[in-house]
Amino acid sequence: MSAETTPVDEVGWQKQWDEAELFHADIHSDRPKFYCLEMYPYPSGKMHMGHVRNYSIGDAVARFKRLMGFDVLYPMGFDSFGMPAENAAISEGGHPHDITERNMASITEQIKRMGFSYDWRRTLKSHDPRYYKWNQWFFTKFMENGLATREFSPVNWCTSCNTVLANEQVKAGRCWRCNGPVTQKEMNQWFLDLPSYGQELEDGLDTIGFPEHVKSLQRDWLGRSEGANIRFGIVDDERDIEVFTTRPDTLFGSTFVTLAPEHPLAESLVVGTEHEAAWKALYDEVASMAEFDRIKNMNKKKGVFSGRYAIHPLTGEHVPIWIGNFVIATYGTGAVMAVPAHDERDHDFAKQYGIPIKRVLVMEEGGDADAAMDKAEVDLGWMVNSPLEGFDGLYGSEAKQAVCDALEKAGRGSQTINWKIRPWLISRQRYWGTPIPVIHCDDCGPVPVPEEDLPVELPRDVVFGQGNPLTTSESFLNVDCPKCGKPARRETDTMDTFIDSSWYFLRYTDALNDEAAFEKTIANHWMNVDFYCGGIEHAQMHLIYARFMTKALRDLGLVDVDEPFNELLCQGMVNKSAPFCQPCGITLPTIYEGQPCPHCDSELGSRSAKMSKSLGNTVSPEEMIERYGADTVRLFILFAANPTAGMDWSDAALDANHRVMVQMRGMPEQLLAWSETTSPMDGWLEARFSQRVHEFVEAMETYDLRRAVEISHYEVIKDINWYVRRGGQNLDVARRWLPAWAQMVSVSTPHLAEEWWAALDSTSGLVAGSNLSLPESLSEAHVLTLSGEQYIRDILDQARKVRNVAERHLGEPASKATFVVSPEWKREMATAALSFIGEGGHPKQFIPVLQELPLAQGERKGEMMGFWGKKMLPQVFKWDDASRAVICSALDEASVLSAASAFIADELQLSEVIIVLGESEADDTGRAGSAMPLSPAVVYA
RNA sequence: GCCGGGGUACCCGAGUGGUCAAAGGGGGUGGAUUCAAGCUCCUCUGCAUAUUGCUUCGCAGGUUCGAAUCCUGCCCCCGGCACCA
Repeated sequence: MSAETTPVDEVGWQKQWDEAELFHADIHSDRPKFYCLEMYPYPSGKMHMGHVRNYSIGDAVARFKRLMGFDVLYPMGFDSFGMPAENAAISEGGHPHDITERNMASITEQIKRMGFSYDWRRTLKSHDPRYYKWNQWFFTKFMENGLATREFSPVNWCTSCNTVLANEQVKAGRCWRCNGPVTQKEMNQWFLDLPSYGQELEDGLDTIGFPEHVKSLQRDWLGRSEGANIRFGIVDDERDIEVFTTRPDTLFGSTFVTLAPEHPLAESLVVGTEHEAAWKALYDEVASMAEFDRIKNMNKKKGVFSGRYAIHPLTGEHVPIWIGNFVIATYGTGAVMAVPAHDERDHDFAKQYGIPIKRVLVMEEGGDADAAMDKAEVDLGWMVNSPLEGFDGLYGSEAKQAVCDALEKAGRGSQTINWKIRPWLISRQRYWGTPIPVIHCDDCGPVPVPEEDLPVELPRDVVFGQGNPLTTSESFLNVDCPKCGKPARRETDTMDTFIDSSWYFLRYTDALNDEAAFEKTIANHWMNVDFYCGGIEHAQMHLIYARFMTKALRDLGLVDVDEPFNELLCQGMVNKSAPFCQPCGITLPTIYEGQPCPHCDSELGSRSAKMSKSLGNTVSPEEMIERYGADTVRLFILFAANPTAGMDWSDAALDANHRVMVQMRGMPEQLLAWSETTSPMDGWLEARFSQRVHEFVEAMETYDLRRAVEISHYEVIKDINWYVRRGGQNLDVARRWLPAWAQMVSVSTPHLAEEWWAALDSTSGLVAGSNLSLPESLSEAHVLTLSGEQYIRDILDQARKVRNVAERHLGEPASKATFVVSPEWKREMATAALSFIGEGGHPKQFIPVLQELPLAQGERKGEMMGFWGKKMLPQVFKWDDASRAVICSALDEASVLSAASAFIADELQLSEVIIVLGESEADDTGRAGSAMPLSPAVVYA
């Protein structure tokens, strides 16, 4: 059996890697470190193509960095808490713990079959008490430093998940996980004060390598807005109404103040008055509504006059207090100053309720301060009509500043920054998560569980499916207060599972530590993550929480880094075509393939769509691995698209990649069968290999994995084919370069590379444990060799192009060809022009220079000047750097061609190839006119 | 409405001033090899043409000796945000 047909024993190589402990990440003080990480997966029972793509990318990077001599930390673990396991337990019976362990075992096996180079010793799982103990410990520290607080407030409630959700976890009014409806509920819940890190989270974005769209997403979520908090007094009342505004420059135009219906002041202002009923109606309408629906309905503005007046903080003027459905209680202060002249929303409202509109800005300097307003003028403008001295004429930030200064002086307000992002609600009324380590005592209130009693473990004696499962465990609930010793009750909520994933990367650095979450010096050594790869879906939850948590833990003194991830790569989706109805604009499940549209009966086309169970356009990795092997699947995945781009699954392309693998399987055998014969092409192959290694390394370093694979698996083969075509077959060269090629190949198809490595004499051990020695950079001689050969290839291409037309003229197949090399004066002109432009000269200014040149002095001067403008000028810029070097070098086109004439004749299947110098005596073709440097004219006969 | 990313040949996609009629792959085509299939290798795959001419990188203009690439306006697609004060 030849090597070509022997399958690679992938599992055998995996065992060898394992035994050699090659992927254990240990610290060597003489090596640089590299932390390569993929977002740790939720352990469903089956690995899907998204996982395969994600890990194939990460593994290629990890293997490359190992080749380059780095200590590589590349761990894998499981985000194993979460509702799917609990829901499965409810529906099929059983316990989430058992379901999770079972799923983890099965997905682990599938992941291992791909041969990824993880340090499996460090595997962590969220539901392990040795892990979640630290969630609890952090939480108690956060209680101490005030970052964790308990608040009674309206929260998002998912009716089908039976739990509350953080603000970020509500997507378009629906639960991010189950897409069920989300309503508002007022509850006592635990929050982490994420907004207190808002500024740092915003600023940090400028220091890390996240893709632009992820940064933009995060900025949207953080929602920084600069403005002022302003306190309005209330007529006949001690209290104040505090409003937030981004436009203090319009303060003098404020003609009313609006409160959210739930604002604590609203009720007390109207209670017992004629306005109470109207307020109550508005409150009831709004309070039960999900925030999303409420915002959607805000265009239907409704307001109720409270019957009371506020006192303008600078003018003392009395303005009415309204209660409006468009003010959100949880944003800013839950109250706004309304400026109908310069805010569209207030303008609408004022018009609807007949409230005066007062212009205080003009949009042009010196504009008419009394001009009528038919719509709100919301841009920055110049202050006018100010009732106080010193404001009129101020613009923009100057105007804002002046108003803020005045407020500060009056003690009625100050500049401030408001964040759209709200405290992170981390309580969940579900079982399968970290118990919140708090004991509620009637006397002492909420008391943190003392450190020595951690972890608070999840009890097994719970009943699922009837509300919060932890409330059904008597053994869990009843406990004595750690402070006063009286009987008390445990907190029954568990933590959002995003807590688990917000610091797991730190745990990996010191995963086996039972004394601490991680040792500070070790975490500092490995952190931060140099390359983080995962899906875009985590851009606004996981990636904000993880950044927040890193800073919060840093402030507990546990680690020194400010940001967890240096470089983020969001891999694209894996798509496959699915039936698509153009008129209906919908993608249909694959069962409709070949049928008419079930809705409109028209013929179905197809469209690429994200692989999903519901569409049925999924591909099973297991099946593909079984059929083609892990290497083929990896090669296809890395080559089919750039990591960040969407990728279309194609069975045909996969098959084509498998052919490449089969072909490569036999490469060492094929090359090692070469003889000791040397040829002039040996130098070319040497130069080419060296160039390829450099190109490969550069591609990998910029995470251009597709290009890297293209070089290692495609370009090198083409190079070898060319070499052989040109008569090369030197065993020495093959022996010298096969190891480096195997190393390049090992990055994406590691099992195949081990076969190669083992087949070579000069290598020992495993390629996975080897280091790549970078060849010296290309010498000038190398570059010239490569260019000379490129010249031959270009000439062949060109000759082929002309041939068809030529044969039509000849009326018969051509039997010989004459290559007319460009006359010497053209090359002189080109050289002169290139050096003129190379020194920064403008092409237009070359004409006078040309006129002075010796070559342009004869009777052909006119012809040459014309030639410059018409032919040479455009061409001069078309030559690339290599060609320019060749033109200016000593390379003699005629002799290069002569040396290759037999080869050219052979390639073109001609009986004779003649090389002549244009305009020389030997040239009887009369076609020298169209010859250019590096581009001889070809005349067939 | 605002922010970000896009629109490239039959398809997927690279390309961000001249190396661009435009990489690479897929698909298609013709040929070599073979008893034959597979594998492999080579050619072609916008139009024209005895040799780089014409048209083409969403549309329309502009800058430049030169534009897929830069600028302006417009259209369309994807993602996010959105009466957020």
